[in-house]
Amino acid sequence: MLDERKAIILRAVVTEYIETAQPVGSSHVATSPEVNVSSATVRNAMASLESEGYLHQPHTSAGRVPTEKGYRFFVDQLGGPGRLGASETQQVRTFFARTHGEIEQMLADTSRLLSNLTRYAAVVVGPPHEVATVMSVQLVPLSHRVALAVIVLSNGAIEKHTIDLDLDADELVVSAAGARLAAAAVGHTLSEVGSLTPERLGVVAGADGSVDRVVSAALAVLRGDHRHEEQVFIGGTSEMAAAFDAVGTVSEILRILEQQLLVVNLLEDVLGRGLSVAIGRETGNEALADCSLVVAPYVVDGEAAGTIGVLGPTRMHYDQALAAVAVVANRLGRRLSEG
Amino acid sequence: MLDERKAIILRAVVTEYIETAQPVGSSHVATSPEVNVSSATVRNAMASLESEGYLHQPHTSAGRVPTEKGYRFFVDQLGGPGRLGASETQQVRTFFARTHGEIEQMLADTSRLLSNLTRYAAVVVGPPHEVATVMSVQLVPLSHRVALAVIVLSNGAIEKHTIDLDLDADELVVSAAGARLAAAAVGHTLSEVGSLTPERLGVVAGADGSVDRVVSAALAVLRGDHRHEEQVFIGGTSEMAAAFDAVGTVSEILRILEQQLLVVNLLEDVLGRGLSVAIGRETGNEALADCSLVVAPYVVDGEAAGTIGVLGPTRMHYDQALAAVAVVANRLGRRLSEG
DNA sequence: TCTGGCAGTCGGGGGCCGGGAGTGCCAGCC
DNA sequence: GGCTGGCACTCCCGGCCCCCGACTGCCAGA
Repeated sequence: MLDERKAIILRAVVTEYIETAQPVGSSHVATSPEVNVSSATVRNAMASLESEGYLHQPHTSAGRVPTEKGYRFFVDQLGGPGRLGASETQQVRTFFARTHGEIEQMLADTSRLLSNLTRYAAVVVGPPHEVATVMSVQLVPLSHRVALAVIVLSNGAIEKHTIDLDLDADELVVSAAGARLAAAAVGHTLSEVGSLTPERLGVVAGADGSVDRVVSAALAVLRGDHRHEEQVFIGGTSEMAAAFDAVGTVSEILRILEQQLLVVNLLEDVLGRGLSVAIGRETGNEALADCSLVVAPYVVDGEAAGTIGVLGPTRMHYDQALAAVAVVANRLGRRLSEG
Repeated sequence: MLDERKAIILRAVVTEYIETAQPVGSSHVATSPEVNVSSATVRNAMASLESEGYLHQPHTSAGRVPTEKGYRFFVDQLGGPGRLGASETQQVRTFFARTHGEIEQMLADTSRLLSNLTRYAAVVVGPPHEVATVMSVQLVPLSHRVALAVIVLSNGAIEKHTIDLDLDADELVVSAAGARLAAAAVGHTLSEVGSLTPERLGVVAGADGSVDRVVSAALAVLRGDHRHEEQVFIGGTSEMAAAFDAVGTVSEILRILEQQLLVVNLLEDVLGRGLSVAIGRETGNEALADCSLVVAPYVVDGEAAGTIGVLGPTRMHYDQALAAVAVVANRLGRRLSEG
């Protein structure tokens, strides 16, 4: 553990570096109001901080730059209360007062909001569909051989799946099959629906009644191992890009963000490790070595429903990002709980 | 018009510059197999090309760089046949052989395909919903005061709208209202549905039958002036980023791409001017001054349905981009026409 | 009309240097 | 004992210069 003076000095270095992106020298730290010692003393402390791994010196005659360990200590021990500014608070308030309508639109807009608040990239992972209850199931014939299964979920989301019919089923057959499915599915969660067997719907094995066959085909699709991917909404990549100075870094980060499944796993992995901030390599992704990720789950109807996060450079404004993520997660959860 | 030699020299400069991103000198051009004159002659021609505005010289002792006019001439007059390589052709073939299922997924995957083929950013604009015919309309009650209108369209797309009920309507009322809507809407295009009046559905003005009121509320939402935004799928931003060397440029371009409506208008504007390539400022957007846009419409069931495009640096491989866009537009249209 | 040659221009890279920012250490002082 | 001022040292950075080389424009001759 660091004594108080070192902690204060570390904080001064980190905040200054976050602000300026320039290595911070001892004399600069000494002028800071919280530091009441001479620059020589600061130098000693900084040398010690460096040997303990909190700071790093790019070259002999340069100031110090925080290491991941330094940021980590800063975030864990030195983090301010993290309040949003008045205008940001207002922005959040009006956003959630105005927003309404489709859940996807709301989540997409939320990612915009979050990136506007933080000036970094924002990620919003939608609630998983598996746990939502089915409000309605409908089979709509699109052509001779193709029907669309449309499932409306309690949170306003929709799942749809095309079903290749292995026969020219007429409309009556399809709607009869739809009714059978609806009767079995409505009121259950989507994952329960996924584990329904044809037998449970009264389909006799080997039966070739056309309705039975359509039901079986539909169930096969619904049961399909296509893990229902959570929807991901990413905003503010341009802000993120502006925070770096090497185009190669930006390109690599974009490559990560393009892989939505990867992003979901990234957030959930960080959250799963009990972190709300992942710094540099802590993200578990080498391409994000220069990035930090601030995440928070949001809670709908008392249950963790999804995750939001902010991706920026390691020298991000952690306090603001943490505050923004916390506030938005909270409001989003409440907003979605209202139904 | 340029005489043949100048055209050949211009072509050599453009292709070389596209390849190397370095200003091209006369001696280098003279070694090109199509050019059978000395470098001195090339110099004369290049000086002439510069005074005519096709080339530009960054500074006195540098080689030449194509101007927008130079690229334009190159694309219009000097464009090669533009064939895809064997492996790319194969990639397209297998992609369209394998892909199936939801239209959104297919379009998103198409943007990935196109960015993989070209190594630039790819934009896919989905078919407009207005012209698709309605296959099914359903009102699903989500809570006491909210119902979801789910409209299935002939192309497999779905529109959904939340409807705030101004009363606690019970299920029977909502489903009755849904049936009334379905009867009036199915078989018509979405834009026709948008112009339905309550009277056409047998709602008496001032009526306060609860079914009537739900029908009116639903119609109001459907008629809402929310111009049905085309869906946009953007892929390969990381490839695009890697093609530039200033992070500021990348950030600005990303800012453009984040505004989906802007992107749709951009593509349609270019197409509307009868172009398939917009070079630099021809895109009509100052932030894209260093970019070129290659676009093509795709045709579903004999009608222009949507647009795909590729966004890269002005020094892009136009022939490959044109070929890729053409092939993918063609295949995508055919694929969507199959239903 | 093309070509080889030649003089001219100018950017970029390398070497050099001085300034300055920053450090580590030490001796002295409270 | 710990903090401080001072000092010597290090080394990056920016400016400067200069040369090299790439490229050009032009001209005279084939």
